[in-house]
Amino acid sequence: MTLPQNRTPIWRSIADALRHDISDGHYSEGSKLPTEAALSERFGVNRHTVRHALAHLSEEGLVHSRRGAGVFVLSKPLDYPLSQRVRFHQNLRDAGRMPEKTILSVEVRAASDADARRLKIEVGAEVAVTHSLSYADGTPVALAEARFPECHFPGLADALGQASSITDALSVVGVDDYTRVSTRLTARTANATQALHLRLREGAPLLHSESLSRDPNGHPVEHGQTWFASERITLTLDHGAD
Amino acid sequence: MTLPQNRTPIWRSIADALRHDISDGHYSEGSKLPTEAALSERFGVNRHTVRHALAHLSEEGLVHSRRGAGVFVLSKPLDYPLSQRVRFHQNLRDAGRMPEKTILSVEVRAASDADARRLKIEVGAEVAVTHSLSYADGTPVALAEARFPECHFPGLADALGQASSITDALSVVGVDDYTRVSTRLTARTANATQALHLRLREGAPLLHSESLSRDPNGHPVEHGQTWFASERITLTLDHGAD
DNA sequence: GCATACTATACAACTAGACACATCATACAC
DNA sequence: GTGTATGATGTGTCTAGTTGTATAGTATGC
Repeated sequence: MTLPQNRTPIWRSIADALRHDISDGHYSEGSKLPTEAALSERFGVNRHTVRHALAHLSEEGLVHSRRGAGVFVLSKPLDYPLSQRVRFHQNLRDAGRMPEKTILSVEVRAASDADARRLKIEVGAEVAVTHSLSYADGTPVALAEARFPECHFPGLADALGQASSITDALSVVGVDDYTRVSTRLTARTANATQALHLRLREGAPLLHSESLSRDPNGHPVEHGQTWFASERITLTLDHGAD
Repeated sequence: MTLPQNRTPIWRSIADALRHDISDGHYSEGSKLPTEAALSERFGVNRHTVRHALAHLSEEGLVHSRRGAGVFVLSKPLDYPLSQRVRFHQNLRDAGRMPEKTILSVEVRAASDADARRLKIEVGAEVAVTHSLSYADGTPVALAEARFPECHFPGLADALGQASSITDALSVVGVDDYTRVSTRLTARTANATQALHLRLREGAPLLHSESLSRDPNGHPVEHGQTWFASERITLTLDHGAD
């Protein structure tokens, strides 16, 4: 079954062919490649050989595979400038990327001890919790969890589920302005579900941001945590206090 | 070429996240979890994967699902590290009650993954499994399942079937002493067969104990689970260092 | 002999969709 | 008010398909 071999391994030429197809637009960003079985049929090789090629492309950051689902084309990495006012969407637009955000879930829960302390509410009071995923050009770049004192802003959970942005939802319940009072940045590694959402491998480095925002009266309105896919995004800090 | 990949199953990381939320008090006892569909949205996985995680939590006795209704929190996870020995029979004698024990069955099975991990043997190796029922003054108080590495102690299964106590059976195969290295206590509810054995109603509260014992050389000799009829018995724990 | 490249097979983990069945809230009839 | 019909919602189960991983084996070149 083995034909006379050249110096270049088969898997490398398969990777080249696929890379060519992708750059040609044959397989566009976000789309699904044919199954490994189909590809091994197309190239007339064993599935493992195709997998070798795909693993190579995956390491290059070109594609990402999801068990049971398929192999998908990713987009290019980008930079994300972070300054005083953190305006995620605006920043992305400035960089010429199309931002997008999907709400994964909105729940109303009881406040834990930590929630109560940070949002300055009673333990057990209602807290709106959202999970969301932010994209740039169709590639996920950030996973976020945000907690709001629903007990102080009744109807916020509903608004969060309907409004297109947090700013909109907050204005619905009367919060027209809010400012971030603290941001903590740390490095973490992705667990299985984070990796899944961000289309990374488990253990991939994440940039973790924990923040607290207050309204003009000084009342806490949001405690958020965000995990950035640090392989796809670079945070540039604006130190200028001038 | 493809070395560092996913190690932990996705469902396990989901189970961990939910367990964390429950122990944090975000989902309090008796409250309903989000629907499986909502959870699969939040974690970005198929509903089956969420169901796998929920099934795990259900086995732990943390949650309980009702078809058509939802998944409900039964209790908070509690992990009590028990350093000392738990002497069931001695405790009963001290309380002036007559202990008794009947072996329900002795089997030799192939070790499951969990067995292998806990008893430090090969998957598929022989494991002796006993089911027993303990009485106090003629009333059933505890149902137990114990697993022993038959592969390391040939003849143990026979000895267990004949000897009057586990200690005796172990001494037959050369284990003169063994000590409990860990005990985990959780709350459960009785299923139909457990209720039958313990002469309780289905759904009655049980105290579940999971323990691991080792011989003086540090080799695991027994992994046991016991379900106590918590209505009829109180475990007294010795925290002192004797 | 030994490493590399590839094949072959099997099973585990996850996805996708469909449908059955249980529960619950609501509306409607009486 | 009470009982009932009904639709929406939610869990239980089944089938099929895809990727992930492990093991074993073969051909080739050095």
